[in-house]
Amino acid sequence: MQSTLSKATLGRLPMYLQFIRGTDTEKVSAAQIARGLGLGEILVRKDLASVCAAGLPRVGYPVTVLRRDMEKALKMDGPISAVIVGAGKLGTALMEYDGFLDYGMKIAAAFDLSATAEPFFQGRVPVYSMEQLPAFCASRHVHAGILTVPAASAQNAADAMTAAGLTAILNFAPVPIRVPKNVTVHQENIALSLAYLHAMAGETKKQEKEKEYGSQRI
Amino acid sequence: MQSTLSKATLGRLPMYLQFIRGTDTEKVSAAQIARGLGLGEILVRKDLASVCAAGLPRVGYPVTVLRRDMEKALKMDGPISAVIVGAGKLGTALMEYDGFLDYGMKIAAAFDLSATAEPFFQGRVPVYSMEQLPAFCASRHVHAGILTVPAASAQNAADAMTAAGLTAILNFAPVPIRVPKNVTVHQENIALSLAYLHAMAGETKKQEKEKEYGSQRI
DNA sequence: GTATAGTCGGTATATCATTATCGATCATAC
DNA sequence: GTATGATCGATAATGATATACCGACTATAC
Repeated sequence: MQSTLSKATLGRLPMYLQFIRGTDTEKVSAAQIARGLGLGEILVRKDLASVCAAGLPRVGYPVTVLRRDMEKALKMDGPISAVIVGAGKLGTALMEYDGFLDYGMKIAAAFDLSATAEPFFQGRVPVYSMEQLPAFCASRHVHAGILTVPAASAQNAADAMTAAGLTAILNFAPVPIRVPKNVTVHQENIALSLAYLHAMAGETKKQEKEKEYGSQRI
Repeated sequence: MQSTLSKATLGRLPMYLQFIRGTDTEKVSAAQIARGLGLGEILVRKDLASVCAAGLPRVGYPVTVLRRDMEKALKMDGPISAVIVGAGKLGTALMEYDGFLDYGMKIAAAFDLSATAEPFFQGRVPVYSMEQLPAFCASRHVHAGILTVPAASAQNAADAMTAAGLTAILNFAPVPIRVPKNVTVHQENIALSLAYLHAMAGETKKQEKEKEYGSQRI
């Protein structure tokens, strides 16, 4: 258990969390997780040790403790609220996506230019006008947002989000956005991810270093 | 111009490509791209040099040549066809997503358990039954697929995809999937990406190493 | 009890990625 | 034509990450 988590480790924690959420045994070992995810056993052991000190030789980690510590490391002890900016096709699909709650994430609301002062509901998610974004984020202490607007308005929307106090943005618009230093952006260009994968698939034939399940990353 | 591209470089190429597609000048320099994307100038210069040898001092790279070489490095010289497996909310949203064509990607078809022998159309994309996946991929030489089925059926769908000859899978199901060694998987758990971002946003306050535009990754 | 096998945790090494530094090159200005 | 400044490309140094190794610990078997 250490205080400074490397970026790479942090990026793998979600995978581990996803895995141990799917285990029904009492204990789990680093080797099991490594096999299950196709990662190096030592790598997993080191990652686990950096977030949880409850590991016992010959036994492994108690699942409940490991999960709690991992959620703590990922700042998921409480439920995390996020907003969606852009109620187009993709934004609407995400509103109706039911996978968030399983991971302690909750879509608190959505915001769209076309919305009026009076919110309407898309599934269970209220859709407000963009003007209401700052007040909403401030009062509900929301710091994470998903950006699903067209490329042309991405920068404007991003500016509104950072102005509203969001510090984590998942950007589905197919353009990079400019944000202040203290904001973390994850660019999610699906088309280019596919292109990257396509290129990777061609390359890895040479490398042949991949494990049992191929390469995975978040 | 070198033959072996590092994984990290490969992951940044889409960002560069995205950027230079948005430039309307004749030439572009590594420094310009670096400033535009908030990356280190040296890093960008090295990445560009590894895919394109047409850079000239004081001038930079001719945009057309750079773009061509970059698309070649990403194996995007021709249009890439991909299929969507799972015609639920997310799958349907992606079918109607119009950002693919901009990047040389084309959704050739979708496949779903509920579909019948006679395909129906969702927007411009035909939806076939799962039985037709192998024949379709073989005849159209499709090697990339997007997986948008519920968690429970993710592994079955993935097996069908690998059996059909797909070697690049973008997995939106919230579970890791097992694939043969020669297949590359990109796990896209949106909920956990948000969690990662949320944790990162808390950490980066200490690090303070981020550049002008914060951190971005694909 | 004692041996054995599986697992953890820490240290050391190797690998990979990024940044810094330097000389070479080329257009522009004078 | 020469000086100047911007840029590239290569090499070297730093830093981050992943792997290998070793000792320590604990349950099970005998």
